[in-house]
Amino acid sequence: MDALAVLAEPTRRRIVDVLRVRECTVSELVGSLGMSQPAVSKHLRVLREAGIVTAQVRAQQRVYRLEPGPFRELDAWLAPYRRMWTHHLAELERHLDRKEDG
Amino acid sequence: MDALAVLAEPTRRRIVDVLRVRECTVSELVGSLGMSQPAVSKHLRVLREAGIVTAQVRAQQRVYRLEPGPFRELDAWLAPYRRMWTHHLAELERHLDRKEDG
DNA sequence: CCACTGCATGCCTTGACGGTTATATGCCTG
DNA sequence: CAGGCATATAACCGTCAAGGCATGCAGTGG
Repeated sequence: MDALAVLAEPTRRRIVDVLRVRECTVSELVGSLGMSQPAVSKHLRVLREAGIVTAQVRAQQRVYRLEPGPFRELDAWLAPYRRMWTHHLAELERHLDRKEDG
Repeated sequence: MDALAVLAEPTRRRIVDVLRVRECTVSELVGSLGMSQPAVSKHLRVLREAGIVTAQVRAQQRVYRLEPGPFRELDAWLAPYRRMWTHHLAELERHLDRKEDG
């Protein structure tokens, strides 16, 4: 599963949104999300296997934090599409031309 | 369904990858993808309803092209995470510090 | 060593989604 | 107006993933 598919899941996006602010333990995330602990753990596993988060063991707790790699990949994937709006004026002109045709 | 979820689908990403180069008719996409026409049409419907593509009627054909809006939104969503690697050196230092602790 | 805590895993159900075949719709041609 | 082409929609099936509960397991404190 690539980063994009993993992050398509709303709950997982909520998780990374929380982790963006600060690293968290599983219990803290369970509190933030209002979901069962197993459900959260399963999402964390998916995020881990995608390399989006890493866990650090601290006593019986696991402290989860974000990893930049997958986000960079996502950014790289998005890059070629960025032309669409950086060349926006030219696109707009073409769009209007097209409308006059049709 | 938001843009991220829509673009998580591999086939749909292939479609937008093709459309990024040039606009296409449905038949052309069917040729490129090697899939049944109904399958392609369904993906195009999903992409349309997400505002990722628009169709222009031309005789019996529909010419599909990309729209920049959803990609901009995606870029905006990604923006706050970009801090992670723009401040990459500071992050790296903190990471190493942490490892020394654990 | 025992009970508890924090988290992971297994099993199950359910709902959503992708693909296929068959069919409908709209347009264009003869 | 009949027939064919390009596309959309319908009906159906198989798969898969998300969520719940119950349970397993490692580390901790008494």
